[in-house]
Amino acid sequence: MPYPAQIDHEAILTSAEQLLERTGIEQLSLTLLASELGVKTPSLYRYIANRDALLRSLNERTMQQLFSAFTQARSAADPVPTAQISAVLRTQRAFAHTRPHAYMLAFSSTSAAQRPDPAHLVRLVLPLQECIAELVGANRSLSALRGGLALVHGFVMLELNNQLQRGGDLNAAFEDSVRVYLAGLALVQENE
Amino acid sequence: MPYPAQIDHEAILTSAEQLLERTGIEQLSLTLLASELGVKTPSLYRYIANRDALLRSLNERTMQQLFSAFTQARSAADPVPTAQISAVLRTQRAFAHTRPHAYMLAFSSTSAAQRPDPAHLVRLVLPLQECIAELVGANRSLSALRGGLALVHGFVMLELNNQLQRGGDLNAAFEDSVRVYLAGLALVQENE
DNA sequence: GTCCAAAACTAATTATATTAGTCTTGAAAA
DNA sequence: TTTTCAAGACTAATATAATTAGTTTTGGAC
Repeated sequence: MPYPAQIDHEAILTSAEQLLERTGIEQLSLTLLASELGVKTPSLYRYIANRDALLRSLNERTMQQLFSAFTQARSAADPVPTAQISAVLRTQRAFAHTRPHAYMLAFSSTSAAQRPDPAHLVRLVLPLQECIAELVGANRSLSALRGGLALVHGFVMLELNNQLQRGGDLNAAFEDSVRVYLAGLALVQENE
Repeated sequence: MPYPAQIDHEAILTSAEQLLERTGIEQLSLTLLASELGVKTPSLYRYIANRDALLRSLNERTMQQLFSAFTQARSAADPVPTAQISAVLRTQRAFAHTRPHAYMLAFSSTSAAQRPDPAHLVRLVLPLQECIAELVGANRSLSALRGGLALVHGFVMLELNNQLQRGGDLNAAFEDSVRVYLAGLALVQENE
């Protein structure tokens, strides 16, 4: 291979990942990214189809990182279902706090071209659904999973968009909300 | 006043509101908006400071419309707290389905310059918080409000971003989730 | 009929994504 | 050692958008 490459797809992704958190999605331009990598903008196009495709790759990588974090959290937590579930949900929020722009981009990309393959999402939440199934039964597990994900995702999105600004302990509010939801799940289970 | 104006701030907002739902936020350019209004792009700057300010106005208008919808829903619903709460949360989701782009823009604007004044948000949810306070007491009401809003907002955002694609009845899942959360609220209340 | 300020316009600037076409390098062949 | 050539980077050019500066038009008031 004549002419050693100065960059590759991996280096682009790594750099973009860092830049994303530093500048936010609005400011993450290919020009800035290229200059960070020490090349000119058009050089990037040897490795990426376009900006949307780059962001999609970033999002898929975020999904994988989140999956790893979930796996790790579960193995560190008490094996009873409620503990496993809480651990995963707490980890989701922690991840969003650590990598806010990556989280927001992954879960609310405006254009379809940036959206990761749906399979990534399924893979991400399947273990969680299994824990939930132990709690509420398999046939209610998808609905219960969706509620739990919605609760955490919504909480996090409101936080990240500065829409929970009225004071109070947000950590406590989060823990409360999750506890309330899980308690409700157990309760409603009895009623059916 | 020499030279009758062809547009005004209100006409711009109305047109932008319609265009937003038709094209999405990415495609909503000042050029497109101006041509829709039958003027050239720079003419808009007599009425708006810049694109961000326009989007902020749009967002504040969305908040007001949502507030109206909430008020109307509450007056149509049974006056007991749980019915009032359910009605509001259901209305939030219905609004998001009717005006997806306006909803997403209002609650997850990327840049701070587009974000509506926080007071709008407080005004929007205060009546809901009062209903919740009747259920769980004033001192738990903020936390309980946040959980409820998070649940609905998260559910809606996942829906709008096509992240609930595994089938099943989403309306039922939503109703279930809200029911579970409200049941949990009542339960945890007893425990404290 | 003239005046003038409001309101629109044209032209120019900047930034970004993207495409087309050119140049450079260095490993491998001769 | 020299030549070759394709990978990989570069420069130049195009298109779209936001924004600013400066110019022109209009029509009510005098």
